[in-house]
Amino acid sequence: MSYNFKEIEKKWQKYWEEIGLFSVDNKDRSKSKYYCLVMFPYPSSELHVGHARNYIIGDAVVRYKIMQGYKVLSPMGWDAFGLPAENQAIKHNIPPRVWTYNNIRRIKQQLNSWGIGYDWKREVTTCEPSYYKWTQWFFLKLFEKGLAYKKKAEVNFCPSCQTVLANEQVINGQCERCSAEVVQKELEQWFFKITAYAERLLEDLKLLEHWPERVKIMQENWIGRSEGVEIDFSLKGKDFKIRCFTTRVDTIFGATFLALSCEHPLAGELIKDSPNFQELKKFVEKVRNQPKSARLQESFEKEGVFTGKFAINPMTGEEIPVWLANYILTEYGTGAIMCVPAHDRRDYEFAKKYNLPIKEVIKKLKANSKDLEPVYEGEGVLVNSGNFSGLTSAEAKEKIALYMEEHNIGKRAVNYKLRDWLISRQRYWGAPIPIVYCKECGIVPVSEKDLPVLLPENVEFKPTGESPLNFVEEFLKCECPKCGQKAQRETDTMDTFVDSSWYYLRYISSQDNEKPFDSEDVNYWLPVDQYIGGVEHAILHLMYSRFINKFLYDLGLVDFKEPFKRLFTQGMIVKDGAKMSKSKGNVVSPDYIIDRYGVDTMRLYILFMGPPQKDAEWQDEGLTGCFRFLKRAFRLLELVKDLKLKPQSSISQPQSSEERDLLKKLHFTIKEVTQDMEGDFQFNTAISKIMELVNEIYKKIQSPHFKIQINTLTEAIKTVFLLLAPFSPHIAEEAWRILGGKDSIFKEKWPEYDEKYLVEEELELAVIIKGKVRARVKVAANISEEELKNKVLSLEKVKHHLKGESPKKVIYIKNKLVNIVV
RNA sequence: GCCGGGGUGGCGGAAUUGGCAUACGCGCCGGUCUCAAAAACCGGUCCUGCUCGUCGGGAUGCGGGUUCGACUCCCGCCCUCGGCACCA
Repeated sequence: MSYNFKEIEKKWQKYWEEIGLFSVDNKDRSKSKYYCLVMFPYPSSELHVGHARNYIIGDAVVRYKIMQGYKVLSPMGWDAFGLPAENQAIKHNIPPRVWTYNNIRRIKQQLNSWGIGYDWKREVTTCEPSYYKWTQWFFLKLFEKGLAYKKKAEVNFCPSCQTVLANEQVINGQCERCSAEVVQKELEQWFFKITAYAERLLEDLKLLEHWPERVKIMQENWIGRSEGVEIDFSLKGKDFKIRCFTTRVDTIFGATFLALSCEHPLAGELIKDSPNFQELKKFVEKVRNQPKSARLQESFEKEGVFTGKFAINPMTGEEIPVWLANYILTEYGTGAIMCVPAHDRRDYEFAKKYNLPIKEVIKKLKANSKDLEPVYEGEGVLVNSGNFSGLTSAEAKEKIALYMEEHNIGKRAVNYKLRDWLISRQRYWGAPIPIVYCKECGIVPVSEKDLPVLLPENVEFKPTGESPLNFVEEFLKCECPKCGQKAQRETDTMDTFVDSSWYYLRYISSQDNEKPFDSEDVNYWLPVDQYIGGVEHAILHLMYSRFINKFLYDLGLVDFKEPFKRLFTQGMIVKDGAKMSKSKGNVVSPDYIIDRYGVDTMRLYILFMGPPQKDAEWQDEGLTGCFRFLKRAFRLLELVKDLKLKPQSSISQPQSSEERDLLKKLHFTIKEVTQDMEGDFQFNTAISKIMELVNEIYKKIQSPHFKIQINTLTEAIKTVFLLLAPFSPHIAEEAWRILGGKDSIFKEKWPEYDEKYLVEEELELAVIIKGKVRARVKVAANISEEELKNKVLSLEKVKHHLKGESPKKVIYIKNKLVNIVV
């Protein structure tokens, strides 16, 4: 009986499809549900083994949960809108739709050939009108609630992709996709008001017990909540005030100047009568033209110009100069800050350069002679701070804030780093924003009944920096939904992250033409029990999805606050120390692996190569080990045939110590493998334990004293394949039938262990003297401590190692070891 | 700079959470089978010393500490990978 993997794989894939193993309805609710979601792919090119890990992990979970008796939902779809399709189209003159669908076809075929189980009747494709109709519908809902708005904004623009990028898509001042240097541009853009949900997005992270800590921390940092005080600084000779946000109000007595960002709304008003107006104007101009990316350079130098104006420090009454400075962020806080050079490195740098006063107001609690730093940024005790001197920073923050509120100087405030989500894209291949511009009525939303706003085909989309749809007359011209007059459509399309922020809901009602999803069904299936995907989505996709979910919660369309109960982020597969990518030429294609070793070997190796949440180095040689193992396991079946065994289920009393051993190993393996599955998906150790069980079976049957009941042996072999089924399903299904199984192995229950086989009667303990194992001793499990000590001390080896010294103490750790202290 | 992950044989990686370090797999060495090779199977494989044993010493990035006992806990460093980065 040879292991003909090619035949086996085809046969069972066809069978699973025929019996609809992964097809589930929304109606029957007799079983517990389990929604296992794998992040859907962007269909750009065919998948390599690095991508495969994601789907294989998901499939292992799905099959395991099916065997545990859950009603498992495992859907798949395509994140099909996006830039690469359009770039390809420009380059090779293939319509984006054609390119995208070719890729979808190929990837789908790959997933099927790997035996990954999906309920394909729920398939969604975000570039289909039946899908983006609802993406547009969500836009209308957000617009209705004032959460989608348009504003002129300084935006990140990629000159290579000729489009606007979200802050999140700018990495080190470069475009996330093409690495071109991003520039600033001022454009009218659509935003989603995600900041309205900042507090809840932060607060509800607490509900996500089963998310990796690091992902939650990343989101927390991204939201970037900080508490502080907004202080109004009066200006000498002006009748308006400058408001500053600070988290360190305890340092207010050390504030020796103010600094405003050049784009500060009051900057113009402030400097219009300054004697050095020309200089100031030039400076503002210069800063405006500085690309944001330059700020990230190490060499970026703080610069500023004195406005000639003075503000009053409300606590000291001192007149302090007001500056315009290039290091003040317009978008954060109030765009103006009070500067405390003694206790802020940046302010210090600036003060040194322009010779501004530095006044120490915080003393470190435990001063250290090693402290040579001119700037102390930590907390401590206040000095030179009037009535507040002597307080600790924490106390002072409280008391000064109170004082300011009482005297109308300032009030407590909270700030977030999170920005609103810029969703406009000046590109073709995306969902059109359902908005119409009318001369009479202004910005008018398309009515729901007119959705979808169809994306026209056959469009000339050269990158011009303008939306390609601008040049499509039939699209552009329309009637105003309000007054019926001639009007124009919005020609920007939506960021693809909008598409992917709700796809997991559409799977539930993928065929519904009346609404985006059926709330009742969605409330049954969701929240997602297990979400699986790469860490690269830790911030963007997961934050946007959480936001949209909360919005739907507020609309009463879903009854859960968070969409994903558990999150698993798998590590990357690297080759030669680098991420697999076509440009690096280090991609491993699954095809030749499958041809040589089969799908089950590939799946097994990918799961065996290391803990799935960590990055792992691909080694072709590793495959051979898994291939050998599968062949070896398969050969066990010959044994059953040779011995003319028929699978039976009952086992009588074990008849030999070999048999007892084997049963123990068997039940121990079940226990351990199940634990590994239930834990953090420790497939690698689960598989190694199944390997051990197979090794043990071979060892036992090769033992000269081999005396074993056939039922025990069959039971052991059956268990090997049951445990293996989630990882290498095809060989497991084949083996199951050879062993006499009538129905699919996936209709079989996941094995359970019996504690009675795990009870030890005799133990082998290690005897440790001076930190090393010096002897081993076999004792009855119920031996008394006294008895054991006597036995151990009488051992020849122990006496030898003690060399006449008498032991100070003998420590017995039950079932483990004996430590003799001298 | 801040936050987080990690550092264990020639390699991928285990270690019941403070209790026998190096499971499982790869590679390598030796053997069986073969005209031969492949496949398969059996045995060996952390380093080191010697009197080659049921022997001794050393080893989990480095240096200290707690403990009968530390890969695991504490303190101080080094390296590496990821995230954020002038956020007041």
